[in-house]
Amino acid sequence: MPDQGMAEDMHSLVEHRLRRIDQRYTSGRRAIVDLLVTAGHPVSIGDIAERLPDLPRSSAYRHLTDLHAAGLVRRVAANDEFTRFELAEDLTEHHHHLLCVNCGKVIDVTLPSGAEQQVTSVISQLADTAGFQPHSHRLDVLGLCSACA
Amino acid sequence: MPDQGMAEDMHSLVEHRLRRIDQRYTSGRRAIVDLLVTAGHPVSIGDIAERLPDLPRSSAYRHLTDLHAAGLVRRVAANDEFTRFELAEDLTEHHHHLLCVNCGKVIDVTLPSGAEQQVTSVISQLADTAGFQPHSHRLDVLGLCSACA
DNA sequence: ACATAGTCTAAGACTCAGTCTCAATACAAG
DNA sequence: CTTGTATTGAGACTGAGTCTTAGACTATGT
Repeated sequence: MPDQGMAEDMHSLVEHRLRRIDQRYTSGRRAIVDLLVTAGHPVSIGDIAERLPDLPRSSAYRHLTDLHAAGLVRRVAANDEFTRFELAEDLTEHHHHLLCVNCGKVIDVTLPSGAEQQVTSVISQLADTAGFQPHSHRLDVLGLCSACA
Repeated sequence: MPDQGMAEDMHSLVEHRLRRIDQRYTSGRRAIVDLLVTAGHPVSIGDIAERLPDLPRSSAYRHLTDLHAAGLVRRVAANDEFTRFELAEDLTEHHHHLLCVNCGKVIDVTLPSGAEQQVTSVISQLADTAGFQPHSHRLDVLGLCSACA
């Protein structure tokens, strides 16, 4: 969890990015971003509705869409589940996901830099052979979390 | 694309797996499996409706659900797109996906075995630190396909 | 061949995640 | 304060995916 100073920097970055596309950093949007920061893992619309009961569903969708348009939020498709959302990689460490196929839990994990480099080089190989221009990647591991195992 | 012999073996494997859970390998199910085999990449319900116009949507869903329950089909969540389906890994080579963020195209790619081993070892590291029991994994690369670049 | 018990299917009603519209409100800048 | 623009809540709407049901099919026993 980021400390106060980091969180402040992050909020001003978010504000700046929104301003660039003529959008304001309002309380509703800030509530969503705060929730994503404190959650520390991808959240579904259901999670948001639970934690921000006064925020209408459609507003939550709109905020997420706007933040997504500003490149501040990304979508994570869990296995058979609903769409979840997390902060974009610019705002957090690059990480991957462990998805529990039993309880649906999503765990964020960060690779040691050596391992991450291995993955990146594997991806360049992949992309080259297909004439594909990679922007980002995701490595999801499906299995059972410690509680469900 | 698998040759005739491989396809036959695969169909009898599918039949056997269905039999184990008291289900038959009927024409509707076979049509879905054939389509997945010949497609060679994940297909959406829309694709299925287009190629099998006489098969009702709800039947397609049911077949896919049944095949999924038998462990013969897996779901692939494309980026912001609809759910797609492909044959389970037992029936095909283990592979990964290049997802075009512009046109939504999904390209299957197979890693050279050395690279695949690297990925696997990275995953064991990840899983160990979280007490996670990995079953399978997916490596998706997001970017632009050669046509959209 | 016939019966029967169980599986499979088409048709369509239904649910609910996600989108869209619009009138009312808040904000920024002069 | 006023005006133009962005934002919001409320709720209608869309469509992917699910569920139900009555009838068709298939395997097996007699």
